[in-house]
Formats: sequence, structure tokens, C-alpha cells
Amino acid sequence: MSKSAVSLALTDLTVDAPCCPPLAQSRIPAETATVLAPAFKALGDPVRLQLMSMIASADGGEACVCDLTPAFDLSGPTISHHLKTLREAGLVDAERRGSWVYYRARPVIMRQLAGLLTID
Amino acid sequence: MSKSAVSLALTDLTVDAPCCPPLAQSRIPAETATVLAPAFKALGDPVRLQLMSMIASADGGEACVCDLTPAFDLSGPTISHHLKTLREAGLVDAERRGSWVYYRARPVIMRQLAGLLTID
DNA sequence: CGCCTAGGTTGACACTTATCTAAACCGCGT
DNA sequence: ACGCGGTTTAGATAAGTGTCAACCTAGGCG
Repeated sequence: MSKSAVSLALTDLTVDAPCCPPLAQSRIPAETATVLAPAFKALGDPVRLQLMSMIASADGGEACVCDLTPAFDLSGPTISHHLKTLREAGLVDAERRGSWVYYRARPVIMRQLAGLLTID
Repeated sequence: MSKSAVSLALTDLTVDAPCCPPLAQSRIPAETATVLAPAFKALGDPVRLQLMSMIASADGGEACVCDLTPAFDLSGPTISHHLKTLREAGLVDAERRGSWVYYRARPVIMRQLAGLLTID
């Protein structure tokens, strides 16, 4: 499956991977590794992986913190810290609307990561 | 730990693999997150990400530690430790042939991870 | 307006785990 | 036995994970 020709302008800012020839195709430059490793690191925790999934698979593409928190046996601040980690890794965006904060996945970086791991 | 003492069954790695409905398609079960998060965590370090790339993109699909180590400004034991992390995460296999140890990527889990991050 | 409450984030702290090195060790070939 | 290639152990320092308490914002009510 060649990703190169796939993404047209389905959504406005979904520019297809300015980077990321697959990991197994050519050796990753140190800079690229330094830039992308934090994203993998952010996904390297079961709670954050589930949070990421809940956000990305949520109806309307966004999830309220008020829906995320009760799904775990963890305190509010702890979930908030994990969400901050995902935010700082560039995996999600947060937006406040009224009293509630909504999180949304950033498809570009996710495609980058998926592309990196792609194997022929 | 005699996990990689000898290379017995070459492909016994079909494992539990509740593999790969994309993260953004349906919410990941806690068990799946617990199983796969360590793999992402292992990739969450610039050195290991580069190691992974060097191994996966190596000629013949395998790389000798003697070729990996000098590519970094780190001591031998440190590289060995990172390789052990990749091994324990199930991302690579090690095999000793004579004096040298060769590492090889495990495509199944890589496809699982890539599939997880896939977005329509 | 002032006061209260609910939703989230931030800060400070304890505890656990990761990263790195030097030194000791193991396996293999000469 | 010796040397070389890698791994393991032990130990110091840095970073991650969790909680409670304090704080900030938005909205409801007298």
C-alpha cells in the first residue's frame, strides 16, 4: 500500500507526512529520532495509550475530560498529567468550551508514527 | 532469564495478538494497552529508535552489535542495555553466531503497532 | 455584585523506575 | 591460556507515576 498518493484534501490540514520514510527502509537520522521518540514515549504507558484511543475514537473526534477521567481508577490530577504528556508530545490538542475541556487527536503525527513503523 | 538463550522455535510469535483494530476506530481494551504499551515505551528513546531503524533497515535484515555500537557516542554496556530493552519489548530477536551477536527485527509486532496508529 | 460550586490544571512531595558508567563476567576462536 | 565481542552487575544520578492541596475558570443563585 503506497501512502504517497493516498491523502488528498479530505480534511484541510491533513498534510501527508512531510517526513518519515519507514524505519525499516532507511536508517533514521539522529535528529528525526530525537523529534519523534517523545511521541512514542508518550504512548508507552497503558493509561495514555487508552486515553489516546478514547480520544481518537470518540464520537465527533473529540472527548471531554469529564468522560475520560471516570474511565480509570485514578485521580483527576493524574489523568490531567497524562493528558498534558500527550499534549506536550504533540499527539493531542485541547480546547476549552464553557466549563469543559475537549481533547482531539492530531492525525498528522499519528500518520507519521504509523508510517515509520510500516513494513513492506 | 533464559528467554533468548537459544533460538528454538523461530516463529512462535503468533502470540496473544488481539492485534490491530486501529486506535482511532475503537477504544483499546485495558489488556491490549498493557501488552502493547511497553513496545511503544521501548521506541520512546532516540537511541533505541535509531537502533531499531539500523536493525530493521540493515542488509539481510540483521545487524551485528559490532556495527551498532560504534554508531553512537555511548559505551558498549549502554548499547547492550538498550538492545536488551528492545528484546524484552519483543521488538527484536538476538542470535549468536560465532563471536558475534546479530539482531533482527520482528515484523509482526511492528505491523501491530503501525496498525494501531493507522488513521483512515 | 458577591459567593458558592463543579470541572481541570498546576505545584509540591514521596516513591518507583530509567539511564549511564566502570568493573566483572561469559562464550567463542586462536 | 589469551584476547576479543557482548552481557551482566552494582551503584549514582535523573526522570516518571501517583496523590493531596491549592489554584483558576466558568456558570448558577441570592
